[in-house]
Amino acid sequence: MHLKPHDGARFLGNGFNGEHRDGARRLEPESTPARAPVSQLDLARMIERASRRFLDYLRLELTKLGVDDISPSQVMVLFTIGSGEIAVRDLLDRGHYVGSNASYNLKQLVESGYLERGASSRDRRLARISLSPKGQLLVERLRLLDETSQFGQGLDIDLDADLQTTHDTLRRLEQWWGDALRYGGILLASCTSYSFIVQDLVSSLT
Amino acid sequence: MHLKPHDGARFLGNGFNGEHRDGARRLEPESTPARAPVSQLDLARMIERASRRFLDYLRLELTKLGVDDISPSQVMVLFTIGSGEIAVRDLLDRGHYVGSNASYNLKQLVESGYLERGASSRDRRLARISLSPKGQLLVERLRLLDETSQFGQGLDIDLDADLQTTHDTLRRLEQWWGDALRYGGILLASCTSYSFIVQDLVSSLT
DNA sequence: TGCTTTATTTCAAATTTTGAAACAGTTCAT
DNA sequence: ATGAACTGTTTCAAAATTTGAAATAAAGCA
Repeated sequence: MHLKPHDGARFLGNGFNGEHRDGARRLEPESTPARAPVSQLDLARMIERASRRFLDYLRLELTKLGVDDISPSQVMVLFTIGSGEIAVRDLLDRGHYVGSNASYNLKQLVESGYLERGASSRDRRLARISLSPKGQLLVERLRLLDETSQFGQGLDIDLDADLQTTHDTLRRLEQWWGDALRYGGILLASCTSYSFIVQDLVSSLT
Repeated sequence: MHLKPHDGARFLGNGFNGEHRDGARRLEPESTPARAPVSQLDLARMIERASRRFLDYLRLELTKLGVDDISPSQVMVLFTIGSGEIAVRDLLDRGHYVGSNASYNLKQLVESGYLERGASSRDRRLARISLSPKGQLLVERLRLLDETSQFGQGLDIDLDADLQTTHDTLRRLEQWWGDALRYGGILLASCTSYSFIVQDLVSSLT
């Protein structure tokens, strides 16, 4: 499953990025002796990694369920659709997908029987996508797994709170990045920012 | 930049997944009247979205810097490498990349002059990758942008703490998923879990 | 009716990801 | 030393995904 064989034990010791992380102790809200603040980039890196891991994990679960006609990210599309009918456009918004790409996945999902599609009668441009029974079943099975897996294990305290904070913070980041995107990047600070950069650029070239 | 034209205003109203989210108020640690707990799947979905957004954002920043010979995810590779030399294997561990894929990116990064590579003398299998001056410059420029952009804006309180929590929690999730991966999925609860699922499956088919 | 807009899909090209195999260098037991 | 077994990394071709630019098709409106 595209994990190299020697991926075994050495998992704890990955020193992140050399300069500003030292082993990420297990969340002790107060005891930490002032570690360098986490930046967007750090987080983005974390997000990338977690993302990859999750997809692999999901693929594993699918295999274990004997499901092999759908890809992990297509499963995510199913979850994004949720119960009920939605238009493709809504799906795009919910998941921040690119249209043509979503279309590609949707077609496959319909072909493999996870989705049903019909046109709205009021506006026949609207696609009205919804999970088929097969799709619902898969989603339910995975949700069940999800609920069952208490990955707080013996870990001390309110994981729930942390999950919530994480969720909200990610949303915030997403929002920020989205805003930057549509306003054309680094909002207010841009002027000063760029003058700095030019300085840096110049000095770096000497 | 692969954002559809109508991606403009409707950004606030995307109701997540219908059943258990209502608009994600701006992190008020205490005031929230008990919202449904966030699950792994929810988070994973959030991570996916944020991930996409970030990559788009990064692409934009690159464009603005006039850099067009490197892809956003390749930039992330640069960051993962950080300063100093590392072996490819270490890079794989740090970023959870798949070998052949990393190799592909590394080759391009060397070709486009962002990386330097040499073989270690002790073990000539080891690759010893490091940023070239060009690579360092890019990384610096982006770091600077990153530091400059205060995306806490006027927002109330300790964003830093939240970022930290998010980071740690993501790491935890990543760890969990990774463990599940190498131990073969849902650790302890698997037995009960699966019996439930079979029940579900059966009842769903009647 | 014609023109403009919105929703969605199609298509071909470009990029990325994969798995399997090939390579090359090390180690270790003999 | 010799060769079997192993580790680190790359290559390669096939598969999957992503992209952007049309194409389609249905509304909406002047």
